[in-house]
Amino acid sequence: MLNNSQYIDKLRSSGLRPTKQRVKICEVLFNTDKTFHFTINELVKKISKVSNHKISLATVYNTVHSFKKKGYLKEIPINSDQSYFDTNTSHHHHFYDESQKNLIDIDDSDVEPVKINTKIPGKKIKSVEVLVKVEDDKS
Amino acid sequence: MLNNSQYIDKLRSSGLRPTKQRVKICEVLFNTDKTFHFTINELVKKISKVSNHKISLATVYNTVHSFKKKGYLKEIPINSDQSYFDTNTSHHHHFYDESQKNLIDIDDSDVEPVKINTKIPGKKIKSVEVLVKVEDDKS
DNA sequence: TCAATAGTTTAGAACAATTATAATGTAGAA
DNA sequence: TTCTACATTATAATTGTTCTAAACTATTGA
Ligand SMILES: [Mn+2]
Ligand SMILES: [Mn+2]
Ligand SMILES: [Zn+2]
Ligand SMILES: [Zn+2]
Repeated sequence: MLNNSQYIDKLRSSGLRPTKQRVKICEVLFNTDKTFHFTINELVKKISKVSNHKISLATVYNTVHSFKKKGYLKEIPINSDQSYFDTNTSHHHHFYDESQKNLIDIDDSDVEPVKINTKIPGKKIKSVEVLVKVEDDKS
Repeated sequence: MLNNSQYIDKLRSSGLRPTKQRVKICEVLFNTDKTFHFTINELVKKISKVSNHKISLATVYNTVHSFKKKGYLKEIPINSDQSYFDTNTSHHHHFYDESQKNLIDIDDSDVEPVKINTKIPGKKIKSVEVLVKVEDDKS
């Protein structure tokens, strides 16, 4: 819910040049109250719906990766032939409906904190992600 | 820890023809006390170490997929350019060391049961998987 | 003001995992 | 033994992603 000059500030302050491509992608990703999940292909389609000036596929990949590195996006681990990203960077988990290939947020308050009672020497925990696979309840 | 005739019985009883390729792959996957994780490429290498008669890549893919469908293998959801499979089909979770690209079992007794206090209408839960990403503890 | 420069975008090629194809082979039944 | 459905195979096709190198541009500071 920011305007373009605020995206420019945000990009600049994180050390990314505010090019028109990046600002446009910010608009598509962040100019809404609702967060959402997307694949690169879906993002490309969204961009072309909103703008008539197309952004090359390589730039979309580059931008998504740099936004992920800056922490503005998360990547969701699932068994899929393509990568899923999430504009919701807060701690939360997911339902995955394999038949519809549909990802749904599980609010963090709806999951009891996951307790891991073991560790790996010399390693520290970076993230804990729960994936709940669901299927049609044909009963 | 079965011998070949037992793999033949197992395959036959699950409706899969016990071809020599499938029996060989059973040997490589299941003829050990320890379970393990693997990618298709790693499996192909294991096979060629154990046998001098090579199995085509397409057959390895076909067999792994049919074993997964029969429940003899699980696929682990991870952000990776290749699929990871698990000969441990019991309920358990994983550490993933992204720097080493290394998957490690977390024994089910080392994770408090994950409680999900929400559901999706018309869908039932098929699996709940926890992925704990770790990194070097440079401190 | 404007050239220098470092970073960015781009089209297209390259790459790698996976899946499809279609011809050949074979396990199991009759 | 013969038949048939299923399985294997080499190879091609597909597809998501990354690489490349040339053109472009935001920013700096002379
Ligand atoms: Mn893939
Ligand atoms: Mn991929
Ligand atoms: Zn989410
Ligand atoms: Zn495992």
